[in-house]
Amino acid sequence: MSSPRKSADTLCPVARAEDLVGDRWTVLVLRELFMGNRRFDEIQAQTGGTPQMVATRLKQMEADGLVLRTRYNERPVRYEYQLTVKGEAFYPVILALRAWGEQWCKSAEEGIAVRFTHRTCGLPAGLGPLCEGCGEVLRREDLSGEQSATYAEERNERRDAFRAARGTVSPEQRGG
Amino acid sequence: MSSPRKSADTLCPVARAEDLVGDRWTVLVLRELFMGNRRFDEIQAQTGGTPQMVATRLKQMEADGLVLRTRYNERPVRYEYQLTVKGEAFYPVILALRAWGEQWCKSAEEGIAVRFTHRTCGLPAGLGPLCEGCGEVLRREDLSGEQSATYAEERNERRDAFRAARGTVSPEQRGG
DNA sequence: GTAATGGCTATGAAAATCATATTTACAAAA
DNA sequence: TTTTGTAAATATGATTTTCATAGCCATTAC
Repeated sequence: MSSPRKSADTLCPVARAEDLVGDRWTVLVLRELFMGNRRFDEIQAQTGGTPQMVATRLKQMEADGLVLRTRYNERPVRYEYQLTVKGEAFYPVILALRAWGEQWCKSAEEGIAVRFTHRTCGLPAGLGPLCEGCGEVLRREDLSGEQSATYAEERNERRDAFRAARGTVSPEQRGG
Repeated sequence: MSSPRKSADTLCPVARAEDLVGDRWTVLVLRELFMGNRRFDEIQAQTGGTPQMVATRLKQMEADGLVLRTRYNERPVRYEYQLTVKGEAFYPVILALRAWGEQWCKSAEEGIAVRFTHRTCGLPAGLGPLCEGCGEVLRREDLSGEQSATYAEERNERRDAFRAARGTVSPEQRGG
């Protein structure tokens, strides 16, 4: 429906990959999942997407085997989303994209949004594929990230603004 | 005009990067530039995009500082496109995307589209960020790629089909 | 019984994309 | 000198996507 697999007819792995993730919203959803957010609302709030954008992307990602949708509550019925092995395997791409974004899409005074520490050596991991401190290849499970104060604040504000917008029914609707 | 910089208001480097490259066509154009194709027609043929898609993406990429448009012939006036330093710096993302695409978006019997050799050690480089043979970090300038026979054929066919389609004016138009 | 929470779906306007044809500018061939 | 060919696009009109906004449904909390 949404993406009719345009590149099934090519052997190029980049084109194949782009068929699944060649879309701003999909990548932002993946970012949220990697950041540990598993719920529809939180993903919507932090990506800034419309409910349809998030819903269609999550459905497509489930169909593509990137994401698993599971019921975490029976009544009321509630779902959450988690990365599959295939989805987890996308992490190096996100890391590389993050490194490029930090180095080439931001001014110096904006600072690093998330600083990773390499837990196996305890030193800052830096932006490359190898730990800046110990030189080992960075694996997701060995990293612990800490958001900068301003970035954390930005995310809190987005969540609050989202909740406020939904809670408000707009004065006119309520019998004005 | 095309992308009004939606994420200038976030510190997230992934969102910032996606503002520039969060688009199938942009990534495919980058792929072609990394493969050494610098001309409009060849990029159009190999990405399968319409002329507008390619033209708008190249213009946006030039505006974003990813690509440099230079005149390579005065009369007739002809242009070519090359990566800037910022564009070249995107290579790790393409490599990571390629690795993921090869491992998760293809069946085993399709085979690897491009095999890289690490020139500093002479051994096959593999799919990771480090050389499979010698363990060093892979840099673009140390890699030489060789396309598989089927992938090379696919690309030749695309180029031929593109040329044929353009040369043909369709029989009706010619006074049939 | 009114609101809040969570996960969506519906609607209509606005924008992007697609396929196809055409343009511009020059060179070489018929 | 008219046609053919090449390179780099632009124009057009139909189709598809996306966006902003609103609404739905089933619970639990007050």
